Parts: sequence; structure tokens; C-alpha cells
Amino acid sequence: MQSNYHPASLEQQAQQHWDDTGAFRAKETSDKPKYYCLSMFPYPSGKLHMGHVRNYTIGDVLARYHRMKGYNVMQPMGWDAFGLPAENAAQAHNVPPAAWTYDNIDYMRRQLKSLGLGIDWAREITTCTPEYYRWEQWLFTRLFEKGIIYKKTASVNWDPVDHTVLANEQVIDGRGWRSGALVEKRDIPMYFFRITQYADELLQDLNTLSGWPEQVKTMQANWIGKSFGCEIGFRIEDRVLSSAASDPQSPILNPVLKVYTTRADTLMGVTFVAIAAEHPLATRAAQNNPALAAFIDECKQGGTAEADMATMEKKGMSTGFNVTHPLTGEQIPVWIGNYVLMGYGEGAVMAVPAHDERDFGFAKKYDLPIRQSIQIPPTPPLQKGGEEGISHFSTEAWQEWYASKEGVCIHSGKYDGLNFDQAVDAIAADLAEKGLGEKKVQFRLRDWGISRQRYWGCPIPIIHCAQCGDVPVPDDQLPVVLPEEVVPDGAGSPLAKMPQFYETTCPKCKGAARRETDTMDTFVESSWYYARYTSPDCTTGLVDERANYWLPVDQYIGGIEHAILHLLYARFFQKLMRDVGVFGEGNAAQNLDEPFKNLITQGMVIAPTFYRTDANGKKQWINPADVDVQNDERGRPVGATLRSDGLAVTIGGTEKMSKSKNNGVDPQSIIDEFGADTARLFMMFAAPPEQSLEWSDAGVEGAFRFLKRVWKATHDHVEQGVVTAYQSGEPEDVCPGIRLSAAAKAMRLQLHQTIQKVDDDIGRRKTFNTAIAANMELLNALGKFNDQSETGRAIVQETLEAIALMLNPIVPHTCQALWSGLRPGSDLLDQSFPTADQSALVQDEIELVIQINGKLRGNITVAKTADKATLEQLALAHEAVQKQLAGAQPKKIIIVPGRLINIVA
RNA sequence: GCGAAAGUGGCGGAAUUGGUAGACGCACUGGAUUUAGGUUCCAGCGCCGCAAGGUGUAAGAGUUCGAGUCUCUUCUUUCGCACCA
Repeated sequence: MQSNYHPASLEQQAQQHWDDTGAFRAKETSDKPKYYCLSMFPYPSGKLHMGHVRNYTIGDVLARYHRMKGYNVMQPMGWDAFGLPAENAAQAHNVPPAAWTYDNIDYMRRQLKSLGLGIDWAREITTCTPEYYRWEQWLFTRLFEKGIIYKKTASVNWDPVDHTVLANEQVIDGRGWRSGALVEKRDIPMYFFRITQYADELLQDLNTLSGWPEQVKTMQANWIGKSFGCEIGFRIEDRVLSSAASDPQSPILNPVLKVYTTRADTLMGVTFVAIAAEHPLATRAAQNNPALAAFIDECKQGGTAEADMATMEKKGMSTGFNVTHPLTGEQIPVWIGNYVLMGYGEGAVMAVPAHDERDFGFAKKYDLPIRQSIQIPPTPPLQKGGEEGISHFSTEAWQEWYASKEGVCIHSGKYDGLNFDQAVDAIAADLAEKGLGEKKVQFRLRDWGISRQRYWGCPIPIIHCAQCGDVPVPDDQLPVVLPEEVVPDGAGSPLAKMPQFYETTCPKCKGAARRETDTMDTFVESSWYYARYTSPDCTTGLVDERANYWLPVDQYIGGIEHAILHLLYARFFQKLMRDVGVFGEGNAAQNLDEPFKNLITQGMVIAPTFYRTDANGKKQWINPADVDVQNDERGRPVGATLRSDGLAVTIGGTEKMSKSKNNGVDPQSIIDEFGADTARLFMMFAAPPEQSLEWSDAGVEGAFRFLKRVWKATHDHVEQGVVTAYQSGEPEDVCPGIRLSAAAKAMRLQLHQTIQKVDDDIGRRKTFNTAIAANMELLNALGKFNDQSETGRAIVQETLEAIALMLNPIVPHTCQALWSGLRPGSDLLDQSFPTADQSALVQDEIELVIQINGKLRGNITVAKTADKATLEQLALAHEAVQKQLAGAQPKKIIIVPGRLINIVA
């Protein structure tokens, strides 16, 4: 062994060795159980960031650990290569998105390889290649024929200056990010996945995902949002219907305005109905009302993001129309509300200001009547309350009271005195009798619109024919290849300007036809890639029989930001592929409902920020790598200086690594300076996977220091000659008291306790930080174990071998070299994870804590077999106890076996 | 606004089932070696206090022999919100 730790050379050697032996090629022929370990594939944005390093290290630790535990492991990698950033880069650098993307992939692949990940690179896939998206298009045509994909109009963000559709991300404060123009909502036809048809199954199957974090399942359940309520019809007044019917300019009106509510029990408290600005009735009302038309235009301004919709000021305007209350026959005014979403439910809601906070605010603002229909208890239901009567509504306590559905109906005629369930049943029955309503289950989940008016995405395989309508592209004409030499100009979709792309003939009637020029949402590619990895080179189908061997994914790892959308879509696609029969009749994967058995949602990587304020008052952000922080004599930061000029910079908060705050740390610089293993070790040590991880240069040096110490300890031992590791069952073990010193016994106890802990930490708890800490403690203990005897050196050998094996999943290059030193001629790749020697774990004496009234007062060492009476006696005799009790009798003594004795005085 | 999490020393974090709060690492302080700086090694290190001791897990209440952990209230921060990926 070299005397110093040289990561650059040993990492290169280890990677060469893994390549030469094909160590991570995954084969379907194995008698071991399979383990499919998948990390979310990266978007090839340019270079790796720390989030990638974290994600892929977590995956690699689990993959290598399972390999050592006797699994046939498959860990693939690929590229989520379509997307908006490529189009932005294309415009900025005048280079086609394809060329930019492929360059990035080449660079990032080299970076990933330098991390030493145990990946089967033969399975690499790239979603922007026709070999990949061909099968996405194939699946699309099947789903289109099944009616799972359909067309309808939907709102998009329209930039009136650049004449282009903007992503939500490109809308800043209601304006286009390039043009600065006020963004408008515009309705265009789009294709949709009928995900709502699977809403119930997507909700139900969450119960089968025992290996998923509760948090993610809860978020998905809330997102799907199953609710039990009523659909209620309010008939539009006849004068409106007849005038609309006789006016050819008017939109066609349904005579009954439908609303959906989960609180049908409050129907008798309805004082107005609110409709979306895009509702046909609103359009009709605005036809002879310029003020209303102006208001509708105002509602159409701004983006489509829900967070904006929900936080904006609630505004409304009366349509001047009335509808008829379905039970009382009373005339109810119809208002347009900017908070009513056309895309959700029927685009109309009934308003009960007395019992709904938002309706209450709206009614107060526009002076609309408020009618109580639920009994309010004489005293506030919770501690905090407020004024008497309906105005109580403004406090949170009352909101909770209403939400609890505990009140009974009042001022509601025949329904008076009924509770929530009774009132809903009675009202629904009466509505049904009149044909004006019924109970209905509704989901918050909306169908998934996938049409994008963009270039760098998978072409939608549809041909529009004047005679035959929308015709899916036949299999023998797939893939519809995206031309790769295009540089988009930011004004509309380039494909729509390319006759050579869109001019085609109808597959059915052979007449002239136009190809669809929209591309698919890039979420579609990432919804099925996990399946394609099993059969990356299959040319006869989306997957082949290998999918049945590898699926489902045993462990999926990725950022928490994907908790809802990506993970929901991938779950949806597994069900779609199942129902289309992608996996083949009677095969294992054909019965698979869920793609990911276990899930880890990794936290963000955050870093400190530093800045200077320039003459214009603008903050200039400075990269942490260029800054030195000064601490006072107690270790508290007192200031920071820029290294290049030594002058002060301001310390900002610790935030997510980002370009805008210039606080990103380049993983490459860490790998170059300290090696991949140090980067991996720091990432795994600084925080458990699910928490956010704070970057710290000093912490990286600490990780490097630890590796140097492991190296030195092993080197010093190896220099004196390697020996056979101490093994259980040797003569010393039979009579440990005679041959093994107390120190040697303690050393082995700690070693085997550590093995147990590390195995549990990595395998079950997935807290790699504590697994590493346990190894650090073990190495510290080994440093104090000075036993040069033959037995002593055998124990040192045993301990160092175990450390190399336990750390191998985390720092594999270093451990590969350590193992070669400890066991010349042996390959670490062939080794199993160590198992604890039960005989080393046997303890004769244990330490117990003594508490008085729950406060720690001392501790005693007792025989493990000591009975309760003995323990009580020993505890009472303890000096600190005598002093505290001062002769008094204890009231009670509580003994927790193996832990403590608590004396209640 | 809605949904989901998280708040523990100067910092990252540990405490796995209600049972010794602060493991491990960083920073800092003192010492040794070397000395140009660094490296390496030893020791100390929640707060108040000379000490004895007291006190302490965002804030406030509660349950318990015992609460970082369970319950309630309040505050703060982070993530997601359907066209960023």
C-alpha cells in the first residue's frame, strides 16, 4: 500500500477494474433475488449539480449494499433529454437544441462516470432519440384508439407581443419573461390523458405502497381529492334562455346551470351563484354589457397558475341574470367571480355566505345577502370564538366548526333539525325527484393536458384529415421523427412553419392532410422510462420479456419536488401500459399495478449566500467558493471577505443552490481536489437523505480527513504484515475470560455492535449519516486499542476488514484499495457484507442509569442477571440517592430493564 | 389561498419503541510536534456559575414516575400547486 491517500490514482484504478470485469453489467440469468435500483434520470442541463451527486450517490450506496447482501442488482442511467431549457439555450447561442443536448449528455456522462457509480451503462437511454420516443408515440396511438386520449380546449398563457405560448415558469408577475407584456389566457385545442378515469385506482392503490413515505402518499391523496357531494341544477330564467335562443351570435346555453357542492345541507342558505369568466352564460351576459365584457377581459389577464388564482383579490360583477333555486323557487342572482375556475367542475359554484369564508368575503364586498341555514352553538365550539351570530364566521374557530359538519339545519323549512348526513340525503332525494340534482363523487384531479406548442419534444403522432378527422399515425409509419437541425426563434412553434414536416397524406383516405405540429409534455417521457431500462434495445415493442424479470423497481430515489406530478404520472402510466397489454398476456408485469415498490424522496442541497450591493442598490451575488468566513473565539461567524480582494462581503441566508443566488458549488471542483469518494462521503454524512443538506467546504475537508485516517490506520497495520482476521469459534472464544483481555473483548463488542448498527442503518433505516458516524467511532476506538499480541493484531485485522466492507457502498474506490492491501489477491467485488458475531455481543455486566424524579443522578454497573430486588437495593445504597432522599422513604421505584432505575421521592 | 413537511449548541446533525439530550463531524480554545504557513496528534467545548448546583430541544399550556419524542394553541421556515424538470 502507498503510505499516503492518493484518491486520483486509486479512483482511476478502481473504475478501470470495474470496467474491465464488467462488474455492474446486469443480467437476467441469476439465481439470486433481483434488485432494481433506480435514481431519477437527469435533465442534461449542462453539467452535474450537487443535487445529482446526492441523488446518484444514495442510489449507488443502496445498489452496492444490496449487491453485497446477495442480490442481482440492476442500476441504469439515462437522459430526460427533451425540454424547454434546450430551446432557451438554442436561442441564446444560435445552436439547435439537439446539438446542445447531445453535447451536454457527453459531458455529464463523463462526470457521472468519475463519481464511480455502479451503473450498467449498456442500458443507457436518451428520450430525444427516435428509438425511444417511437414507443411513446406507439403507446399514444393505442391510448387514442381506446379513448384514453381525447381533445378539448384549454387555457394557456399567451404572450401577445411574442405571439407564443408561455410556460408558467416564463410568466413573472403576470408578464412574459422576455417581452414584459401582460400575459393573457387563451383557449386552444389540446390533447388530454383521461387520468380522471383512473382517479379511484390511483387513490386506492396508495394503500398498497408500504415502502413510500407517508408524506408523499398524503400529498397524492389530497391532490386526487376525492369528495362526496351533490350536483345541483339552477334553471336559468326564461327571458334569458329565449333571447339567447333567438340570437345567432349567442353561445348555446344549457337551460340548467349546474354547480357542484360538498355542502348540499346549506342549499337553503344560498344567496347567489358565481360563475367563471369563461362560462357560456357569462359570455352571453357580456354581449350587451360593455362593462361586463371589460370585466371578463380583466379576468382573462394574468397567468393560469393556481397559486396566482388563489391569492389574487376576489372580484366579481353581476350578470344581471337570475336562476331559480331548485327547492324554494326563489330567484337567485348570478355573478361572475374571478376566483371560479372554468376547468374545475362545471365552472360554477353556489354561494352560501353564512357558512363559507370565501363567499362571506365576497358577499360583504358586494353587499349581497347573508342567510344562515346551519345552527350556530350558543358558545363558540373552540376556545377562541368571537362576536355573536353570523359575524363569528370571520374567526378560524368558526370556520373549523362549519368544516366539522356538526351543526343542524335551521331556517331551512322541512329540513330544520337535520344533521349533515340527514340533510344531504333529504335534499338530494328532493332534487332527484325534480330532476335537478343528485349525489355525485368528484375528484379534484383534472385530466392531464399534454399538447405543447413547442419544438423540442416528442411529436404527437396524429394526422389531421378534412375527411377522416384526427387519425393516429399507423405503426408502420412510426416514429414521427423530429427534425434535429432546427433553431427555434421564440415566436411560435417551428414545426408549424415547416411544410416539409407537416404536409402529409391521410393514412385512411390517402388524401392531403396535415400532421399535428404540437409536441408532448416532457412528463410523458419520464412516465415510462423505468420500464424501458429493462429492455433498452428492444426493437419489437416498448419492452420485451425482460420487463417481467426486473419490474417493479425495488427502490426509486429522487427529489421531493416530484412528490406529486411525476410520481403520479408514472403510477398512471404503469396502469395504462398494463391495460394496453404492453407486458404480454399472462406475464408477471402484466399484473403489476404499481411501478415503484420503495421510494426515497431526497431533500434539497442548500448553501450559504454572499453578496455585495452595487451603486444601483442591486445585489451582486458572490459564489461561496470565493469567500472566506471569519469566526470569533467561540466559533461564531463574524464576517466574510472575498478572497481575491480581501474586502468584506455581506452574509445572506442559506438557500437552495441556484444560479440566481450564485451559491452553487460545482461538484467537479470537489472531485478534482478531493476525489469522488470524499464528495460521496460528505454528501452521505452531512444529513439523512430526506432532509435538506447544507453544503460546507469545511465539512468536505472533514470527510477527506476521515478517509485519510482510515487509510493511515490500514496502511500502518498492513506495513507490519497482514494476518488472518480474528474469527469467532477460535479457542479464545471458548473461554474468553482467560485468553481475551477486557480491552480486546470490548473492542470486539464494539466492532460487532457497529456491524449490526450499520447493516440496519443502511438496509432498513437508510440513514447513511449514522452508519458513517458509527464507523468513525469504531475507528476512534481502534486507534486507542494498543494490543500488539498475535490475538490483538488479529482483532485489528478483523476490524479493519469490517470497516473496508461496511464503508464500501459509500466510498467504493477507497475500500477497493484498502481491501487489496488487507487481503492481497482478493477482490472486494466478491465479498459479502459483514455479519455480526453473536458470541462477541454477549455482555456479562451492564450500566444502569439512576434517576430521582426523572432526573439523572448517577449510574451503576451491575451483573446482567441481577434481579429487581438487588437493583433496588443497589440504587438506594447509591451515594447520590442517599443524599437526595435524606432518610425519607421513596414513594415508588420504577425499573426499566437494561436501562434505568427511577426513584420517585 | 390550498396541500405537505421541518424547527435541538456557534454550525450540520444524533437520540430507532416515552427512558442518560447534544453521538459523529465542523468551527473555536489550549497544548505537543513541526515551524513559513499548513499537516498531524492530545485535551476542552450547550447556557449561567469559581464551585456546588441550576437550567436547556421555536414559544406557551397539558398528559406521565419520566417528554426533543404524545395532545392542544401560537410563531417561523421550506417544498408542491397541474406548461421548469
